[in-house]
Amino acid sequence: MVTVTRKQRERLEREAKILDLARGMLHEVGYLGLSMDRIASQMEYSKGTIYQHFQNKEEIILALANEALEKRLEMFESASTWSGATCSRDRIAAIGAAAEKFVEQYPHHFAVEQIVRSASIWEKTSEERRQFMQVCEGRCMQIVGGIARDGLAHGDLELPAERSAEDVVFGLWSLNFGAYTIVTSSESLEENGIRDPIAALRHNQNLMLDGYNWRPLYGDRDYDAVMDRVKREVFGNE
Amino acid sequence: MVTVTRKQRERLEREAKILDLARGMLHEVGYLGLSMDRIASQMEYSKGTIYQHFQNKEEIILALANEALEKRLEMFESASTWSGATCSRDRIAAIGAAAEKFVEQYPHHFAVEQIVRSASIWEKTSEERRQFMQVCEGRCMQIVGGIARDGLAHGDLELPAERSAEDVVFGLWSLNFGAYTIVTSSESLEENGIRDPIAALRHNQNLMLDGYNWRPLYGDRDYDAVMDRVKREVFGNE
DNA sequence: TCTATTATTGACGTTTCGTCATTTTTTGAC
DNA sequence: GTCAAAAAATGACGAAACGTCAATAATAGA
Repeated sequence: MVTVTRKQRERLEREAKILDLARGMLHEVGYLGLSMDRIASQMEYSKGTIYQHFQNKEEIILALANEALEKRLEMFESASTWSGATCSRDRIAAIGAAAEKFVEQYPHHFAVEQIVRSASIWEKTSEERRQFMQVCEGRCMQIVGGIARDGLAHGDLELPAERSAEDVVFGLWSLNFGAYTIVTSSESLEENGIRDPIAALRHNQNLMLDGYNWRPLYGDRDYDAVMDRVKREVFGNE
Repeated sequence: MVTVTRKQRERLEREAKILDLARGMLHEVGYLGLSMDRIASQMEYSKGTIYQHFQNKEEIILALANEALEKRLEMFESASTWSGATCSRDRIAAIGAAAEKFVEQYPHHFAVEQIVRSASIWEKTSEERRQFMQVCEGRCMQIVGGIARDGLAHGDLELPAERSAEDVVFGLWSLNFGAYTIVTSSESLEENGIRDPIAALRHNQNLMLDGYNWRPLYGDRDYDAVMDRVKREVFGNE
């Protein structure tokens, strides 16, 4: 029915608008400054209406986190199917580029993810949205893990008996997540001699992959150039 | 004067008690559940008295974070001067053991650090405590950086022209901080095949250091055993 | 013992959350 | 076009929390 469709569309549009407002507010005044009253007044709706979309404040935060993880998953998928890759490790480099671009292009998405990981907002939120987070997280891991398993299958990579593809995934995830968290939250990097953390991250990541003996090694291929290409060709760096 | 000393001592004791209560509360009911009224009522003091110790709620959180970073700094210092080290890389392993022990023994300390890094509580807090955080952070980095510079001086480690000891520090920090953050905040590690993340972290860290060609390499020395020894000998693992 | 200083209190104003009875709008049958 | 039923929107309200401050109590020292 036409009317139902229009209603639903309006509902979705309004929901998107609430989230847009919330995202901006979160960015400007932080987690604590985010207020339902202010969202309501900035929208042209009353508070009660906002509460028809989201049970509570935490649900809004989690909805923002859902958008964030969804976006990253999408970017990981684009990166993993990049046609320019000539080897499995190129595809890992492409994922690295996606992670880099994600933080650059959507810093608020990354910030929300951090908030959700540290503040305990889980109790009050819906099972549905919590599950969505896990699905996105799991699929991102599957993408990276899949590339590692491809590498194993093609002989680009071997692992000692007690290590699995998942350990590689965990290593890359830790290193990247940790680095971006520190970069966005520490004020004293510069004065402690860390002038170009992103370049350092790329380097450290490649050293770790070299440690896994994932060929071609860093010395034999310019993965920095590969990452820059991916950022340009897949994500349209200006 | 005797009286002043007693007063001051009482004041410090009460401050410690406030922080103890706050820590427990933070752990039980999370950042949002932490309430000044509840702290006041659980202490046998009124709210006004609490506010004579801490300007606001954020100051309490930051004071907890200060304790956390101070504790870690102390553990890093103990680890870095461990007498059992036979080479510079042993000392790095010792730091790794300290980081591991820190999260194990004081999980609430680590949780507070994460909160402080993500929630924007900085604006309302005192310059003094903010600075203390940076000092601790900087000194931890200096300890690790110092070991790297020792390694360079002794020829255990060489770096390419465009890399510095600080990049090694940043790599270790990222990898560790990221790993512990993920471990304490992700619910789906197990079902995604990451069964022993701490073992994986140790492995990944060693691979990265191998990538830097920090000798003796992982294959030539059992750094896992070194870390276990440090945890036993320095931090008294039961 | 008495006054001056210091410490403590808790009621208060404000803000925000989340609810719900009331009002407004929309829908669809006639 | 009319009207009753359903759906949507409203904002006043109670509860809870923050941070303040005038009033009160405790203490120190003359």
